[in-house]
Amino acid sequence: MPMRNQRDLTIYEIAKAAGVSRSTVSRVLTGHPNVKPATRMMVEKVIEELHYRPSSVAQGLARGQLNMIGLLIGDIRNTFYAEIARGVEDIAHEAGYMVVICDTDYDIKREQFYFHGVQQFALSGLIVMSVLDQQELIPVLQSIRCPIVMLNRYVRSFDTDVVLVDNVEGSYLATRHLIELGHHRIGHLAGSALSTASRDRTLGFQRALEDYGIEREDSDIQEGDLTIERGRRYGQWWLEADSRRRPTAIFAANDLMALGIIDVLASHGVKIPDDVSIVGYDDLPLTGLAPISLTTVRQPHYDMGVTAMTFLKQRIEQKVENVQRKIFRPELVVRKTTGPQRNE
Amino acid sequence: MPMRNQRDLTIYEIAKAAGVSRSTVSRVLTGHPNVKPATRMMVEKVIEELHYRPSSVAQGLARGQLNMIGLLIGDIRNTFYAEIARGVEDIAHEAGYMVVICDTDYDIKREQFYFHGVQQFALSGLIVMSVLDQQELIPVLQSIRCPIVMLNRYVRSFDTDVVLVDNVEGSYLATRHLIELGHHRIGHLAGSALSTASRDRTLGFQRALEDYGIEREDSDIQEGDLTIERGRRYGQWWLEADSRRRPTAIFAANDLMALGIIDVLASHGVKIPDDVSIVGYDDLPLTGLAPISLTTVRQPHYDMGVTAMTFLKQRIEQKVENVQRKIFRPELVVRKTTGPQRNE
DNA sequence: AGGGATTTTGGGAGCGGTTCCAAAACAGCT
DNA sequence: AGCTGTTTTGGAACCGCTCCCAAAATCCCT
Repeated sequence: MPMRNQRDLTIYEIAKAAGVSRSTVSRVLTGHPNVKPATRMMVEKVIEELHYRPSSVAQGLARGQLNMIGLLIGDIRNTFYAEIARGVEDIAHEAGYMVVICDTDYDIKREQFYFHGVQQFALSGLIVMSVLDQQELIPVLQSIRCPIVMLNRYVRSFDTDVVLVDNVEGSYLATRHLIELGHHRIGHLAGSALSTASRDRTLGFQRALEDYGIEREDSDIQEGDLTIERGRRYGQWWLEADSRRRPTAIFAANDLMALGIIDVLASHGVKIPDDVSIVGYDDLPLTGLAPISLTTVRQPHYDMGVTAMTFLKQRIEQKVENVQRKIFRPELVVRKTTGPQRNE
Repeated sequence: MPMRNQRDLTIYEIAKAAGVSRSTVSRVLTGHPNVKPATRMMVEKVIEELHYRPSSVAQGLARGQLNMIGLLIGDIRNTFYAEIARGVEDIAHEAGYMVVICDTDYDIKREQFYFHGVQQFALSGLIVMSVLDQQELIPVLQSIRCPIVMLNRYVRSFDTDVVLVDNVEGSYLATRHLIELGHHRIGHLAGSALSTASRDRTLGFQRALEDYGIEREDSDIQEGDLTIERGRRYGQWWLEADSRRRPTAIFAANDLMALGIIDVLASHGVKIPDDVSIVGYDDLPLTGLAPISLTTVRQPHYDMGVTAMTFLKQRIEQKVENVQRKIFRPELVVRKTTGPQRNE
C-alpha cells in the first residue's frame, strides 16, 4: 500500500487565515473577475505568505481536466523528436502545463495504450505524431475527447489544428540537387509508407525525377523504417549490388538512415561523395559536424514544437475558432556528402 | 474558460450495471482481497463489457498521489538524457505510470519550478539528475514529500536510492589510455564543478596523472558546461594556443564537448589523432559512426534509466526497506580519435 | 432616505474515486 | 435451531478544489 504523500495547506486553511470563504479563495485562484480588489490583494498576500499552492489534482478533478498535455512521439532517442519535445515543453512550461511523454516506439499497441492514458488522466490536450494508418487513426482520434494538434502528419478527413513541413518540397529540393549534380541513377530509401510525411517525401522525389525526365525503375525506391540500422542494411545492399546499375546518389528519408548508410560505406572504403552522393533529411544537430558534413534538408524542429504547443494552448483555452494550420518550408543544406556525378 | 473534456462512465454506473455498491467496484479495482470471487468476476465482466476505465485523477485525489512520476533532467535534446528517459519510460509504462518530463535546462529557477510542480501534481515519485549545488539541493530534497531516486548524482548527507556509474574509474581509464599512448601534455575539458559526476571525472583524471607521475599545470583543466558549443570554444582556444605547450591529447567530460572540439579542429585541417588525440565520455549512439569513430567511455544509459525506475517503483510500492544503490562500471571504447604521441 | 440594479460573498453540491465502519450474510459449531 | 466468528457488502465521510445559486453588501438614482 503506497504511502500517502502528505500535503499541508488546503484552500480551507487559506480561507480561514484570510477570513473569507473557500469560494472567494477559489475565485482569486482562478482569476474570476467578481472579487473586490482589496479582498483579492489580501487573499493573495496570505497565499504568498503561507506559500500555498493549490493541488493540481483536485483542480483537475473539479475542472474535468488536468493541467498537462501529452506528447505522442515515436522514440525520444531520435533527436528529431527530442528537439520537437523541447520546443513543446518550453511553451508548455510558460503556460503552466506539464508535458507527459508518450513514446509509442512505432508500435500500435503502445499507441493505443497511451490514447487510453490520455483519457484516464483527463489531459488537457494532445500533440500527435502518430504511426497509425489513417484508417485506424480516425476512429481513435474521434474517441479522444480533448483538443488535438497533429504534428508532421495529417488526416485528410479529420479536421484538427496541424503543423506541417512541406515534405514534398523538401524532397524535391534534395532530389533536384542530386540531378543538377549530374546524377541519374538515384536511389531513395523511404520511410514507412503508412505515414503521410514519408509518402510525401517519396512523392517529391518522384516528381523531381519526372520534371527532369529521368527514368525510374521501381527498385530505386526501398521502404525503410527511419532507423539507423535500416540505413546500414541499405548500405550493405548497395555494396553488394551490381556496380554498374546501383545508384550513384542516394536520398534517404531521414538523417538517421543516411548516417547508417554512410557508416557502412565509409567503413568499407567507399568514398563519399566521390563514389556515391548521399542526402539526408532533418538536419539533426550532429550531422553538420565537420567529419560528417551531411547534405540534408533542414526542418525547424524546435519551432515546430513551439508552434504545435502554441496552437494547442489556444485551442485548450478556446481562444480560437477555426482550424489552425502552419506549414513550414524546408531548406536544403548542401554540405559535403554530395558531389558531381563522375564520368562512368 | 476551457471546455470540460467530458467522460462518460463513472464507478457509479458500473456499480449500478453490476447491481452492487460503489465500494465493491472500488474493491475489485484496487484488488482488495475481501470480495467474493463470484462477485469479483461478475464486476470485472461488466467493467470489461462497458470498457470502463477509472479516472486516474479521481484516484489520484483520493489516494493522495497520481500515477505519474517526474523525470528531472538537463535537456532532452542531449541523447544522453534521451536514452535514460527511454529506459525510465519503458519500465514506467509496464508498471502503469506515466512520465512527466522536466527539462531544467541546467537552470536553477526552472528546477525549482519543477520541484513545486511535483508537489502540486502529487506525483508518485521523482528521478533526479539535478544541477543544483549540494548546499542548495538538500533543503529542496527534504521538502519533497515523495520518493526520490538520484541518478548519476548523489548527495552525501541525504540518503536516497541512487544509481551511479563509477565516474572516477571511467575517466581514469580514459586518461590512462592517453598516457599509455605516450601523451604527457593532456588537457581536460571538465563539466560543471557543481555536479558530483563532473567532479568525479576530474578526480579520475587527476588520479591517473598522479599514478603515472605526470606533472599537471593548472591550465590543463578547464571548466565546461557539457555543451557542444563549449567544445567548439575549447577547440578555438587550442588552435590559438602556443603549439609547443598545448595538449597533445584532450579528455572531454562528455561526448558533446568532444564533438565540438573535433568539429572546430577538423574544419581547420587539424588531423585527429595524428595532431591531437581526443577522448569523450558517454558513447552517444552517433559517435561510433565511421566518420567520427570517437574514442570514449561507455555508460549503459538505457539500463541506468531502467534501474532508476525499477528502484523508484519498489520504493513507491514500499516493497523495500533499505536504501537501494547500484553502481555501474564504465567501459573504455577505443576507436579512432586517439593515437600514439608523435615525436616532437 | 428608499428602492432597484449590480457587485461581492458564502453555502453547498458536485467532480469520481477510496476507505473506514458497521450491518448483513454466511460459515462451522454444539 | 441457536450461537459465535469470519467474509462480504453497503453507507457515508473524505480527498481539495470549482462553480452555481442565493443572500448580503454596495452603488446609483430620484
